[in-house]
Amino acid sequence: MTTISAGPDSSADSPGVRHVKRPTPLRESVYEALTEMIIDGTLERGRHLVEVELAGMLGVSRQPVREALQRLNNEGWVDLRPGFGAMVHVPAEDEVDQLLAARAALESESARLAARHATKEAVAQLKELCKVGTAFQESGDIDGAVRTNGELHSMITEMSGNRFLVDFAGQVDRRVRWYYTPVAPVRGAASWREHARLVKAISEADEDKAAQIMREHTEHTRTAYHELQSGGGAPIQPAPEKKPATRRRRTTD
Amino acid sequence: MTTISAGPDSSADSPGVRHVKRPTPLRESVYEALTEMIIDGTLERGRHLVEVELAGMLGVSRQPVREALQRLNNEGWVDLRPGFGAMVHVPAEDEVDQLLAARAALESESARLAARHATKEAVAQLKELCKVGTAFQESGDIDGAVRTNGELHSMITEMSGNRFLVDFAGQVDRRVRWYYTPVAPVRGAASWREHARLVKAISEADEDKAAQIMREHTEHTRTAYHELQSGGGAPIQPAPEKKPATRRRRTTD
DNA sequence: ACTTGGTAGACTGTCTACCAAGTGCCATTA
DNA sequence: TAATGGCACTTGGTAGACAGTCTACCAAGT
Repeated sequence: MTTISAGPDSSADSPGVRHVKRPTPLRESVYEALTEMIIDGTLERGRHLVEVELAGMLGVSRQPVREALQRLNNEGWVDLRPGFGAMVHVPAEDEVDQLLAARAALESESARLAARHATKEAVAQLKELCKVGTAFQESGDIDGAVRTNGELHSMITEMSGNRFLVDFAGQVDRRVRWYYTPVAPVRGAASWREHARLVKAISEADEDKAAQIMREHTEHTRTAYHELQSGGGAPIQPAPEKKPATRRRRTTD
Repeated sequence: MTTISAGPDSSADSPGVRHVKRPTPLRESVYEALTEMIIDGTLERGRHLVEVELAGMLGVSRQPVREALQRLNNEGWVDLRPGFGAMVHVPAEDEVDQLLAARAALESESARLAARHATKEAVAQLKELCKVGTAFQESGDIDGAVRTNGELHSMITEMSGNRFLVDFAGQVDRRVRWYYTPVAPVRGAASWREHARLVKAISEADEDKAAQIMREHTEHTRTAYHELQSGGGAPIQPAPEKKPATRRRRTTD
């Protein structure tokens, strides 16, 4: 996922054209691999990343690693210290909060625009996602609920039709997941009730209401985070856990 | 300006420490040089950028150029086609509109947070900027007015205290300037009256009002753009003009 | 006239090797 | 103990090489 570019798919291809699979540039694969490793904790926060080391680890030369690291630096996953190397970014105290605040703004606006551009089919899909998610929630399938939650949110931002909002929200979202995941507060059923109200507002093309609900919805996540912060112990990185045996739990928001 | 990183200055240095000037990495300079050339039209839209050519042009090797190009790609200034090279991005029809919409959301939220965190000194500075800008406007010094306008807006986003909003808004702003500059509609005096109202709302810590005014303010810019679009001829790139003799006119919004 | 096949040149993607300069660490020294 | 000097390591940047691929063009065949 690039940052702002229109992307190669955005060119108005006549329907039916399918570009054959083009082998991804190595730097891209390296970038993906590294974010993956950062998110799942293989590369712990603050860890010193050495180019040749990573290169060896991934079986490529320095070049693609360098390029991937630069991008990771630009997007805030690592901090590049000239002459020393890259360190996996260690989030500051207020960073999660700022991230959540930014997300609230972005997703709220997305919801507004989604309500404006909603089509019948899209709304139907949203409702379906809502139903599925609620079912997951009630059956206790947290992973499923989390996944569906992500799909719902990302579908709404896509519906905004604004690629910049989509892109920014995407970036913020990945970061939020990374910081936030260890805490893993599942807001649960309440979250899905809010989703339902949100979808209803969108289906009624009520822009203000949709924006309002989305804002409250994401703000709830923020306050939930703060409660956890002040209440529970280890705020940022609770378990160093080298190799998470089970897939890590994600957040529902 | 990086994308999201916390930045080296964000580490809580004790006041007074000043890191000695570190020679900027070449890739940074190259990045700056290229954006500059893209904005001022030296590198026309759609132009094929060849690495060795740029390298020769700037007196560096391929590597820094590559790194700069990839960043430019991530931020949407150029489109990278694998195996072929980089082309200066050609904005799509709706792109300016989406950009302005995104900016409206970002700056509106920034204004809200600015109102929340406003200090006496900051408000004083805002008022000063407002006064200066209005003076420029009345005296017909467009360049001055435009510059002050930029300073005012960027100061407000900074006041939000949210580095992500600052960063996103910064990116969007540069892109808007690039697309929008050729059109050069100066909304003029009305814009500065709105600024005054905005600053007043911020000084009164009236978050909703500040957000509201900022949103209307930026939306006015958008409608102004659309009027120009439908009214005037050449919508996007009116004059190829190789070497603009005079400094190009900027927009006031 | 249109398609097919082939050829040539250009450029990127990646690798390797190399050097200079900066950084952090550690042992030695005052 | 605290400053100093030196050493190993790492990045930043350069140069050159090579394969794969993209574009354009031309020629032959249908």
